[in-house]
Amino acid sequence: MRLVQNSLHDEVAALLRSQIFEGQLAQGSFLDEAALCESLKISRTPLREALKVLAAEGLVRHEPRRGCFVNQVTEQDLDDIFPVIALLEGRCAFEAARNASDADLAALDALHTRLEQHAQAKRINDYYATNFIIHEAIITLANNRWLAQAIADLRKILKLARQQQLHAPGRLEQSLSEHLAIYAALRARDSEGADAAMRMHLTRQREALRALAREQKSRLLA
Amino acid sequence: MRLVQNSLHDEVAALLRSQIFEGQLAQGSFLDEAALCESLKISRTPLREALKVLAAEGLVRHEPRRGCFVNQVTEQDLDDIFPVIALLEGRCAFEAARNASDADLAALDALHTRLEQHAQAKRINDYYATNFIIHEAIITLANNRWLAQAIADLRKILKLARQQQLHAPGRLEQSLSEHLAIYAALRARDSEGADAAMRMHLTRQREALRALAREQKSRLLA
DNA sequence: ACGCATAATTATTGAAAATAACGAATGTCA
DNA sequence: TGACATTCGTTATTTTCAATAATTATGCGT
Repeated sequence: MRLVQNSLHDEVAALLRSQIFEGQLAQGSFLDEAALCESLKISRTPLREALKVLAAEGLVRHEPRRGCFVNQVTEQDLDDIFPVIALLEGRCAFEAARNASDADLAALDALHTRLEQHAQAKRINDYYATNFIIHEAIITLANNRWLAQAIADLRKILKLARQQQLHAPGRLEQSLSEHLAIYAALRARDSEGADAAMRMHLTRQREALRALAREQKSRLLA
Repeated sequence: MRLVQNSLHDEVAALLRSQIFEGQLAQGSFLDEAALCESLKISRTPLREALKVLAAEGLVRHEPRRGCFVNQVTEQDLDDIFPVIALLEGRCAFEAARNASDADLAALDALHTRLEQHAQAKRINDYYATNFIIHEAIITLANNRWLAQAIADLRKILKLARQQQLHAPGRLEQSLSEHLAIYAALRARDSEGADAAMRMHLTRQREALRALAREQKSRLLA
């Protein structure tokens, strides 16, 4: 007896999505319908519907009569995506600075306190979890469904690339100070400043990732 | 014997999309699977797969066990979407100013000449067709797949709202001068200027549309 | 007799399984 | 050795069956 309200293909899509994000379905890998049906204990119809959704999201590509493949994300893609996300999240920060109530700012204050504590204690995972929550909070404060959607779409692709996201040494402190700058601008209700600080934050993040990728690459060659 | 290369559900999705854009499937209307199967002479599975794609695109919404409905776009949605598109297309103009070769600029020059001619002759449809081509050209020049994708996603929603887009009197001249400003900045390879001019263009477009909506509304009441 | 609640019926979606079509790979024959 | 044909694996589509929600009708209580 299933008492799910949402349709099966939605659940399947969500499951596949997370499997892709976690690297269980590697980039570029072929998705065998029969095999997936077997492992998920479902039939092909809902699976295929889920694959259509993931294809529309850009997570997988669909080659007619060939099947589905997990999409690959290149460094070039990251170079293209980050500036766009920076723009969009910058806009969120801009709007958030205008929309945030005192209560909202208080909530943000608590989050940033936690962020600082995690950074100090070098709890990297906790830091990034809180970091994520703060970004989400700012997006929510912008109160623009379509802006949020555009960001979410791009973040999905980013997430695909960051399966085994390593964290650069020293990045934590840098990231923290950037976040505090964003927060300061929000609290001062400085829209332009918040926008600029957020764009800076994401630009720096890309730079940190790129440095990391370079490092990995040279390590491979060594 | 069918020798189509692209899958049926893709074709169906494209067809439904255009039917939605042209208003044959009105906003908010219920999509009867059986009836659509009948009229398209296909069976339900490819239709449902197409509907999943359209749902992921935001054109239709899917209520479990209820069916699919064409999404409605409100004035509020337009207020949310236009600033985001302005931001994104502004960025395109920014990048285009850097990337455009002399040949690209020559092509743009020809397009703007045509645009001016259409405006002078008040060939509204031709004007908007050329206008569209110019926007596409600038997006292409930006050479950022993800930026283009984000814009395309939002444009789909806009298109849904603009089924019977009327054109405000006097908007043609205003639009033309804005476009010439964008072009001038591109030719001068003035990234910032192109960005600002493009954002201005789209902001004005929203204003024109809003004025039109207000007018229609008051006409309805009269 | 009227209104509300409940139960049965109907219409429509959701899932599964079967069938068809296609492409690729492999093996055979010239 | 190369080209062609056949077979196999996989995707694409159709068909069928099951589950669920909306609607309508019926019965009970007031």
